[in-house]
Amino acid sequence: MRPSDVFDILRDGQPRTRAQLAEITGLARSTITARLDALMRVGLVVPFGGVSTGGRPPSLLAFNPGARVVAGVDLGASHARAAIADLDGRILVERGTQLDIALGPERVLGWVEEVVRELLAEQGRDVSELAAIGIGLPGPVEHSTGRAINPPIMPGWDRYDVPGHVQQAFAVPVLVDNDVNIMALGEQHSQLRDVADLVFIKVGTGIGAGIISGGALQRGAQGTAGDLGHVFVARGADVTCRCGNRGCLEAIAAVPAVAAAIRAAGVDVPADQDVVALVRGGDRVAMTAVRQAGRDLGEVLAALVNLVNPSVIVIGGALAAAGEGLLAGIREVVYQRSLPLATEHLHITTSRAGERAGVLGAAALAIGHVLAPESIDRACGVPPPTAGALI
Amino acid sequence: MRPSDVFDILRDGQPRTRAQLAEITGLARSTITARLDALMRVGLVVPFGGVSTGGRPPSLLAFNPGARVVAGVDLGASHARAAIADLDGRILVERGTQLDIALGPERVLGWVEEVVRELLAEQGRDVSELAAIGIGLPGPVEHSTGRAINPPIMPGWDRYDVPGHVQQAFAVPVLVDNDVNIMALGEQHSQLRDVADLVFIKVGTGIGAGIISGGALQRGAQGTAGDLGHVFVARGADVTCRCGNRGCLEAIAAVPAVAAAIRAAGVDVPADQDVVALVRGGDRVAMTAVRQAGRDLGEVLAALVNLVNPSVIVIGGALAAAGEGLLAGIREVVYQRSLPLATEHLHITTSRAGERAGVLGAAALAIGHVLAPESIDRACGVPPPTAGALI
DNA sequence: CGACTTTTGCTGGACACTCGACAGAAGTGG
DNA sequence: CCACTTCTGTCGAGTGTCCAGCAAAAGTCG
Repeated sequence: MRPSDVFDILRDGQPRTRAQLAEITGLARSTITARLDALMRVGLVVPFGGVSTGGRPPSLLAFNPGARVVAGVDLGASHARAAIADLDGRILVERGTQLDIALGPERVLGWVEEVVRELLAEQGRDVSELAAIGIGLPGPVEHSTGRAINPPIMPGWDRYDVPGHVQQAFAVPVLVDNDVNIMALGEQHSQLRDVADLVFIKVGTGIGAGIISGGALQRGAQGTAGDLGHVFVARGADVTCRCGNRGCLEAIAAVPAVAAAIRAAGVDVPADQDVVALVRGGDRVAMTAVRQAGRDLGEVLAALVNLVNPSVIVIGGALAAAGEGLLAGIREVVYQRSLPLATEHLHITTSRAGERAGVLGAAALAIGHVLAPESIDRACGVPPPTAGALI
Repeated sequence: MRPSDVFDILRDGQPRTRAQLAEITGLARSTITARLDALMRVGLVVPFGGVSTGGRPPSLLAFNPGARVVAGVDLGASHARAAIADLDGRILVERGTQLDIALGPERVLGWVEEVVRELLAEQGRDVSELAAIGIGLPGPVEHSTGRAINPPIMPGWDRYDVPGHVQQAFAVPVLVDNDVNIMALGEQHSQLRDVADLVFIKVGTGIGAGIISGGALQRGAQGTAGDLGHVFVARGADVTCRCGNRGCLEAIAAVPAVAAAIRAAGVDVPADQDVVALVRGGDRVAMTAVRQAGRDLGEVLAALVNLVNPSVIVIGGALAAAGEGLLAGIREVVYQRSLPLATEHLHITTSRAGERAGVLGAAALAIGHVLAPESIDRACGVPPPTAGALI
């Protein structure tokens, strides 16, 4: 028995009658009923009312996103954010704080455990209702093992067994991925569910890309795919990057570089992150600098568009909040430099999810695991492998 | 019944006994026997001798790559190549010719049909033994429909139903893809079967890349992924490309550009493709020009390495045959420009398959379809969907 | 309030898959 | 040449899954 067949149909959220489901699957109504029973026992499907059309009203059945919850955790270089979401990816509660990733895995994951417990309690959810946890880390991650591999800005985390640690507190699946990958997932889940080729660009202290191609996250051989920040850009040929190389995009288009450019033009920028406020305030110099950063970014994105051929590029991170200037600069270059074939149906937009992209994506990663057909069948008590008759 | 479960184990070519298969799958020997019977009836599995260990000798069973054959077709701008391969991807016969793709689909596909028939006959294979056909086209291809979409150099092919045409001659599945994608597949299948992240670069009249990431070919939203040729390179900022833009990699590093550079240095190059012979002959000017092309290519590949993070880059196409100079130029730049994390385990090599990469990959594409679990089960007479009892 | 319509839950039967056992086949070793 | 070992093919039985049909339920409409 594969309840997942029926569940996959209902997953879009639309309620359906047993007759409709039988029609769609080609199975008999009695079979559908049996599978629905299993799904309803677990709570994943619930009745949904029903309107009579002259006879006994059909009972509509629908996916119940509230059956369980997942946790989405977004850990950045200096911030941490955690959320509890339902199985539809809707955030129920969240909490963020300033937290230095360099404090090391024990202390940071300790915060995670504490906050997840608190958020669950706030929602009146028992720990047993938690189905999975997704975590984004600011560095290359080996997704299969959940370990960060040679992360530049995460001292103490190298090859640390994140899932192992977290599972001591919560006995659920723990999925770990790079933070920008997570954000790409978040953007896809929150507004662009049917987009199979999406690239998310994060412009903050650094610059990175999360690449979803052919519907799947591209992680690369070492989990470092999407590292835009250190691609060479001619205009920066004389600028030395923190990585030691010259000409890195990050060294001329990330927030610190833009702030420096504004300062060089004589405008006072107290802290790097004040760039956003300046632009919003209409400061000409700041706006020009951001637009130039957009052009620089556009150089690299033009290459990316030719290489990956996405249908949507979403710009996120701190600098994306600085209005349309960045986007305009990017568009200016991309639409000129990339092949017409690739840009013909290309959309470039700013993030809608904003600061929530990370936790949204982490939750989406967790949900993807929880609602995978095998997980559904297992939850319904169906033995997963080529199951023969039991003894 | 799922004979594909058993088949997937035998697919590596290693012969196994029934007992071993039972051990691996956890199924009863009698069940294994039943599934093997189905596979042997179709010919996909054959007995393979066996050595006694003191009792009745076990009969070893093995995948039979000769059960059926596939055709691999590589259509270039001005050449065509077709091959018949067994189910292991080994080429049995092949044939190539000069053929202009601009002659249009009817005439070109007519050639394909004719040659495939001839090659089959030469191998003493009946048309009924042909299981599938893979075709590579020199332009963007919508893989799901097998149609070329807005191809720049294929007049008359736009949205032409290639599978439909071919299937009038051969009633088998026809898989179509971009020629460089096909070559990437070919290189992967001929020597690097366990490499999940591989990029194939073709340097000929144009420059293109086939990107295999996470084990799957990346085609992008419009099927134009991997279009390296028109990525901007600073050194070419003043050179106008045939696409109308300036600074395209193709305009300074493809074969015609290299030939032009050599001519500009005062060396006579009768035809563009003579560059290879010049380099092999040890001409200093030609070698320098090729090495410079390598560096230019390296600029773009450095970006690609950061973005896609492959574990292997294979250089193919005409210019790759010109010795180590191109490779040296590429390595020079890539290992300096890309992130250490991404280059740490990166291999950059020249194509081993050479001119055969195309037909090998086309065959691999076809084989991938033929040996997919669903196809196997169908061939064994197992109804594919959630099969209930028949009436 | 009763007839009609539409949907549901239940039950028995059919089917296919899988397992375990057994007898026979095909070798080895003394 | 015979005893022993090891593997194969076949058969009956058990199990789970699915289907079709029927009576009951829960509405609407006149």
